[in-house]
Amino acid sequence: MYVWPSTVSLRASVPRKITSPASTEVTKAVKVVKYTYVPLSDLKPGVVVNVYAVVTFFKQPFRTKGTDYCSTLKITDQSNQKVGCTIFCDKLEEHPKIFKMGDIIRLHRVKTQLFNGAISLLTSHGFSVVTFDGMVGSPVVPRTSSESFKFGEEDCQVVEALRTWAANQSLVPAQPCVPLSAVQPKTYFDLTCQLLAKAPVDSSCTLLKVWDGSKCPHPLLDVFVEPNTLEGCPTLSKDMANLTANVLVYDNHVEVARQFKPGSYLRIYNLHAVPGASRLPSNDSGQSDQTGHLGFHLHGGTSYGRGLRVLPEDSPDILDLKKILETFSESDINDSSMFEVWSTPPESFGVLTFFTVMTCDHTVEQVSLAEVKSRSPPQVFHVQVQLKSYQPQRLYQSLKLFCHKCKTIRDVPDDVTVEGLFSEAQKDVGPCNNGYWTLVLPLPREPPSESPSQTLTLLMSSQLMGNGKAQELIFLMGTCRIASAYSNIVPVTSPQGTMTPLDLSAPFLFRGTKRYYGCKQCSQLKVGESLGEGVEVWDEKSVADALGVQLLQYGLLMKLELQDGTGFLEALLWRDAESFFHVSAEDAAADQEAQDRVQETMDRLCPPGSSTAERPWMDLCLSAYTVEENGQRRACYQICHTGTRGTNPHTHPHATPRDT
DNA sequence: GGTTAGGGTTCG
Repeated sequence: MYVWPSTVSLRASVPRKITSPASTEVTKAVKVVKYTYVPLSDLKPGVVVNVYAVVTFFKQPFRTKGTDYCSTLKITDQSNQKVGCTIFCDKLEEHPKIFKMGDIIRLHRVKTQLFNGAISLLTSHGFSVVTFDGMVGSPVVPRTSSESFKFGEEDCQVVEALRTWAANQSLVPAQPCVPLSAVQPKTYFDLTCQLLAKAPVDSSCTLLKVWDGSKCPHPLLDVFVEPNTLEGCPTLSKDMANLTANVLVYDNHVEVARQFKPGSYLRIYNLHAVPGASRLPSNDSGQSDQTGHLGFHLHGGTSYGRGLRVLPEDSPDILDLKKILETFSESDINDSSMFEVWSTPPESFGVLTFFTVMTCDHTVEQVSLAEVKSRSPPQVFHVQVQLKSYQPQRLYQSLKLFCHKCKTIRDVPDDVTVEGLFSEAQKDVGPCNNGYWTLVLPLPREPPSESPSQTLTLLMSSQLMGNGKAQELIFLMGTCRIASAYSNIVPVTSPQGTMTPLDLSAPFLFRGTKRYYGCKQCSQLKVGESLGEGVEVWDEKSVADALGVQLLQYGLLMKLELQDGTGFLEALLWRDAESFFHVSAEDAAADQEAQDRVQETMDRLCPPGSSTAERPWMDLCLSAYTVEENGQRRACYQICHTGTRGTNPHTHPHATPRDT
């Protein structure tokens, strides 16, 4: 509930509710007004309304030919209606403080208008605006210059509802924010950075020297200006370390840039990465050759939201940036021994260290994800990306069993399922008679108090006993916990008095802490026949051979959603997953330490609750191929020839294997 | 009090 003193404004602010003349009679007392917000799909032309919405496009305020600055927006809400919105206001500080697409906006007293057959919104008298960060879970802090704005619990709820809704809509097509370490030449991107220094170049161009703490893999263009024209102090060492980006700001943006003070934090929208800009002002012939070096242009005009603004120091993205910048001290940067490290591209350092290394030897050019998607498979790509998300979140679900013969993949059954299979098999346990097998004994149960009806039977191969190898392979009927004295244990049952391996849903073999599975489709069981002649070593392969089991191989399967500022791409990690994590899938199935290593890797790539800026960048080799599903062909991507690096062995204290 | 602009890459 809000206090509003004017009945005239009240009518405007509550257009659909106030109809009774009685409500306008209370003019002496202060009015209690609840703002009504109209869904964008319900807008009719020619009325003044209040709306709440998500910003899907915006231009920073720019000077018009009239007296005002203009902000151009596109907004939407749960009604899914997209509405254009034009804000005229002569004071810059009264324009909406929009930092990125997805921000939430509250507009009071905007006028609906029919333009080109669609409803648009225009500022009207008494207009006011408040904006909010759009990220789900971030604090609901209103951004406004107004001191008299009204904001309460209900507003919080509306903001949170819009955030939640927007999060599932993919309203923002691609993440336009890219650090210098991931800039692709010839692309347009948004840069969040700190201003180191600036210098006027001419009446329509200003130079901004900025950095974001990340090292660009491409050499950066240096723009020389007379030292006395330079405001602020860029350190030469940052230039030498390829940390300083030179941004040339043109035309209408010069006026905006004039207000900036060195040290402040900026976001530059639709910045153009231009390689080999050789004809630059004041780049005299004494300069070293900078052909191919990357310069940055903020072209004139406002297309694609081109513009720039100062971001407040307490905004989440700036807090992230500050953390990164704080990892550099001048002494580090001036330390000449560090230069050698830095001059070895594409290595980086600090928070933005590249997390992976490619082991392939093909020399394909690095491309953006947008480009990957535009080309048709089969093809190999090199990309520089961050991890957006991954599946499965429960890493044990990424363990799979793979049959080399029929190429099928199945899940590893969990302990409960395996237990169920054994209980079921136990029902068929009975005396069995077979010339090949020697009934050694019904084993005593541990603990002995367990039901006597559950018998446990140990069988050994007569043939192996003859060879003195009886202990190497035993057959076990019933369930138990058994000492590791036996290296290969095959669980069996005896439905019609014939010893038979269990259904192949269950492990057909236990070896130490490891379990092995067979393919139901491809195995042709032959227990009862003689065991393989001439087998020297009894391991999972020879046991499988002897029993006619098609051995399944363990593998790790994950789906990684990658991002690089030009788009998103889902890629599988399967064929080379083991070398990516530096673990064997078979170990991961049995060994806690190996499982932890996979988990730690994922936690470092995608720290829980982390923002994009905190996630490390990866160099990946991607293989693109085509799969056919239900008659539909689609491109599929797999990460190959890539391994994580920099894993500190000290972070992996020896762990005890999982109890089996 | 009315006007401005009404998204969709510069050309340095």
